[in-house]
Amino acid sequence: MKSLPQKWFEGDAVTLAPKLLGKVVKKGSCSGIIVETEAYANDPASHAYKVTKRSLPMLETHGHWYVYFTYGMHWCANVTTNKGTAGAVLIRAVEPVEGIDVMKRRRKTDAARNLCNGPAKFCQAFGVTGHENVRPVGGDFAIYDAAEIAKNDIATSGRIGISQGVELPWRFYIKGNPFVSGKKNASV
DNA sequence: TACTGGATTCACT
DNA sequence: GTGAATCCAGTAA
Repeated sequence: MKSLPQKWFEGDAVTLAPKLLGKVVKKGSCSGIIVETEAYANDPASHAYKVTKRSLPMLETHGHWYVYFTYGMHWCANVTTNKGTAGAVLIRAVEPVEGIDVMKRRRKTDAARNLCNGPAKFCQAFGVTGHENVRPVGGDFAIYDAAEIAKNDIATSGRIGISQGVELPWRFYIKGNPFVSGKKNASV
């Protein structure tokens, strides 16, 4: 099973944000389907708007993880895009598929819908910290095409596309404006 | 060196 | 709905 290649992330963040929906993010024993993304490019609210030492990976790489610490207690994970132009796609929420017990332990909750329905919650549930910053997407922390993972792992266990009782909005964001892209509990 | 604000979350009312 | 928690990066002096 191969993760999405670096080349896959060559496009701009706005284009890649909706394409990441439905992809499977996997780290260690945990995996989940990406259900919310947010594209950050030339947006004043974005670290990409004004490149600093911290946000330099967004300019210099694509297909790398950009993990930053915010509000004194939370980590947020982005995938860098479009090398040469600062941009990234924030993983806002995923639908847990594998390793749910581990996620529950990390999140200190049994409420399945609260495991990964926020960017910082996703990081906590998957054990993502600054250690993953500027790491290439792949290896132990990778993104897979859902169809490909279905052929190998998930489909055999019958878990792909099953919400595990988690109801999450199926949507993506561009520069902070939500766009409904799917039909699962679509609400803005 | 000191200060300010933040791509959030959660408990409490 | 509101406010506290919390600490790092960026910026100004």
